[in-house]
Amino acid sequence: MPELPEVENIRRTLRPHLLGRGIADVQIYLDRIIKWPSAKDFSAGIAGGVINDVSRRGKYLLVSLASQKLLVAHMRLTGALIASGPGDAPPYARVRFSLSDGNCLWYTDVRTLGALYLLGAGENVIKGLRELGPEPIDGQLTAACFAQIMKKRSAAVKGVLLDQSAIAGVGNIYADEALALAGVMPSRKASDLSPEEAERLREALIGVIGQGIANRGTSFRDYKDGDGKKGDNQNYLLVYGRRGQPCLKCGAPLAYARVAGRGTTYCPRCQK
DNA sequence: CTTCGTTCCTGGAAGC
DNA sequence: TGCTTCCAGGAACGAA
Repeated sequence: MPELPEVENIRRTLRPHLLGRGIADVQIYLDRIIKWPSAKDFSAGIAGGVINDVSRRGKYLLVSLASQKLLVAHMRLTGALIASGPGDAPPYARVRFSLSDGNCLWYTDVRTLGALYLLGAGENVIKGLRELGPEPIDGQLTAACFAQIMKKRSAAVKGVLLDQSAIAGVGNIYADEALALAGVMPSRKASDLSPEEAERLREALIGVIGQGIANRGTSFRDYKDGDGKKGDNQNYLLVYGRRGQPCLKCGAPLAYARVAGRGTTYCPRCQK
C-alpha cells in the first residue's frame, strides 16, 4: 500500500519517463476512479497536455502540466502508476495515458479504491490534499512542531501518526515501525507522551521513512514503483507483518491488536 | 473542534 | 476438496 516512501519512489521512477512528454490520449476503463471532474472532462482536459513536473505531497502524486492544470493521483491501497511501452494492458488496468513518445502510463488498481483528479490552475477541491499536515521529511516536522501535535491530542498515538491532517504520508506500516523503533506502545494517549518519548518517536518516524525510501519502498503485497518493480524494505521491517514472531530486539513474541481501527503489531515487552 | 464507527473494494487466507 | 466467511487498510462521511 503506497505510503510516503512508496509514492516518493513512484515519483522518482516515473519522472524520467514523463518529463517533457505530451499526453496524446486518455482511456478510462473504470469511470469511478476519476473523482474530479467527470471522467469525460478529465480525459478532454488532459489530452494535448505537456508534463512539466512530477512531485509529491504526503501520499498524493502530483503531475504538473504546462497548461497549469494538475493531475493528482492517490493510490490508496492497491493503486499503481506504471510506465511501459505501447503493449497490452497490464493486469487491473483502470486508466491508460498515451504519451507523445509512443509509450504509455498506466493506472492499475486491484481493489479500485484509488482516486485520480484533474485540477485547474488554482483549483483546490481535494479536501485531503488541502488539509495535509507537515511533511515528515524535508525538515518540516521539527521537534517543536511534533511535540505540539502530540500535546493537543487525546487519541491513541498511533491514530495521530495516521491522521493525514496532523502529519502527511504516514500509513499503517511506517506507523507500526516508528512506534516499535521508538519503544512506544501504539495505544498510548498522544498527549501523555513525555517530551523525551515524543522526540524519540519523531526521530524514529523520520528514520523509518528515510530507510523506506532508501530501500525503494515496502512491497508487502501489491506495491510496485513506476517501472513495475518491487521494493526491498519488506526485508527490513521490525514488526509489521511479523505477528507471533520473535521481537528482533528482545525475542518476545510480537503481539497483535486493533488500535485506532487498524491491525497493529508491536512488542509487548519493548514498547511502553 | 475531536474521536470513533462504517463504508467502499477485491483477492487471498482461514474455517468448516 | 470446495464452498463460505473474514480480513487486509486509506480516507470520506456521519454521528456523538
